[in-house]
Amino acid sequence: MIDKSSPLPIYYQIEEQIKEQIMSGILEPGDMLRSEREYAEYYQVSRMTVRQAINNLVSLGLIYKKKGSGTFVQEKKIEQALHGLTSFTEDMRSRGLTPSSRLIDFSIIPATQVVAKELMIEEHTPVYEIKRIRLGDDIPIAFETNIIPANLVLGLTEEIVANSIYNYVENKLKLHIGSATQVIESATATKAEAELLDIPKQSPILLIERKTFLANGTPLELVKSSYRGDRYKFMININRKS
Amino acid sequence: MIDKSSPLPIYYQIEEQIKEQIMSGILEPGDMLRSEREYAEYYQVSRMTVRQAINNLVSLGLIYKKKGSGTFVQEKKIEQALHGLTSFTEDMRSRGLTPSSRLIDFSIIPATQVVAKELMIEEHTPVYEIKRIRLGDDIPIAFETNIIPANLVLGLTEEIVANSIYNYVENKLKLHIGSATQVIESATATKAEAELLDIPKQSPILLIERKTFLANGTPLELVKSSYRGDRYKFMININRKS
DNA sequence: GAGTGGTCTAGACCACCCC
DNA sequence: GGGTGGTCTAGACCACTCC
Repeated sequence: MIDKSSPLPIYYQIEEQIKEQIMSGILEPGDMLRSEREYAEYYQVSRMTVRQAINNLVSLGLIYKKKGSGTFVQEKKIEQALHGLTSFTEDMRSRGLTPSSRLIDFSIIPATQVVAKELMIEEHTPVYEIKRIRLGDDIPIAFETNIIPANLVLGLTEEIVANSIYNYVENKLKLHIGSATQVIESATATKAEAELLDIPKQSPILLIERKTFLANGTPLELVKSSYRGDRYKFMININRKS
Repeated sequence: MIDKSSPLPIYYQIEEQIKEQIMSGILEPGDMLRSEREYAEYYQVSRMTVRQAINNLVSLGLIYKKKGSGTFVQEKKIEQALHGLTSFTEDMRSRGLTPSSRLIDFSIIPATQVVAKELMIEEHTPVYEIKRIRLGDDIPIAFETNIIPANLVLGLTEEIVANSIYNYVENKLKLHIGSATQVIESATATKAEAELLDIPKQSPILLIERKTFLANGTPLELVKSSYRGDRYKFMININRKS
């Protein structure tokens, strides 16, 4: 059932097995899982190891515990996907659309005072400024401007930018993205936005300003996006307390 | 330093002490915490107990760990507040505004087919329908409609509704709110919305649809809100992976 | 090599829930 | 009372980082 000599941690293997049972429907919403002691006996591991697996699934929102009663499969199956911080690329894919980009501008400029303060760098430090129209199934969805300190992402090219920056940062540069703060507001399209997004002037648009941080708290980028109101709704799943 | 005979768990006491040291500035952003073994020795507890305290602080975003190196205080201090699922009341308070409500409608009606499906109840089951104008410092911020299965919140009164429903649900009914899915979009004010919110027709508004679930996965309520675009920005803090 | 966090064990006692 | 999850112990070996 589990491989104790595997490089994968035991708790992770147990976690995946229980997750698989929930996904496949062997365990249905509302069902009680076996007790921690039963799993420990079954897998021939200590109860603390089972607890680590189960606690991870609780924080993923797949199961929940009731003191003195047991552990149960969560009811909701819907919208399980839209947890956490996602890139435009991931966002489009989860909606079943094919993401692409049209590069408008790609340059290195000195940071303005405002940008420097936000990114916690010195004024005039070089930053990448990337302006892109972002498309889903070849239809314009958003106009996006990214500002990233140049020294954090050395070797950024137009080709990378045409795809996913997050993918490059995480998989090639091996930087660990931690969190982001987002501010979302409603506005009407300016003339420039209307032309770039191919919509009538004064149409509703969703303005999203994001500041992304690496896991160690270093600001990675500022993003300003203007999403077409008729083509895009922002969806998010949040938990009480955190 | 800690009280082992206290009803409060030891890990919680340690957690609070470290949190206090961060808040008070004894531990500054970027500082390395003492190692888990040192804390265990210092508090005369097992290392696993220390780990539980530290892991909780990591998931709160106050500190982060680096394999083989140590545990460090997070850099960001800003926007620490706007984590997690908040009620309108909590939201306004965190912005330094005094929340209040103007009740427009408070009635019990049979659930429509759409509502019944969303709330996973039978069609025609009684539900509360609550329409309120929500104000911050006596200025209209949003127009909100809540729909809640009547059997979940027996004893709901106009007085409760004039304050905070979440507060009543959690503290009086002792129900545990778990999570919510939210859909946010941009629109322009209809004539009705414009009048209720005291803004010009066609002004930008932020539409927020929320479905809230209890911890055991039972749908608690549907909320549709129309926020004034000029007075309200939606802010959120999200983590990568979750 | 010394120190760090990551994982794991084999027990233990407690409070809580349900019968 | 019997079962459940919550907390806790006193060890252990590992992979990783930094010097």
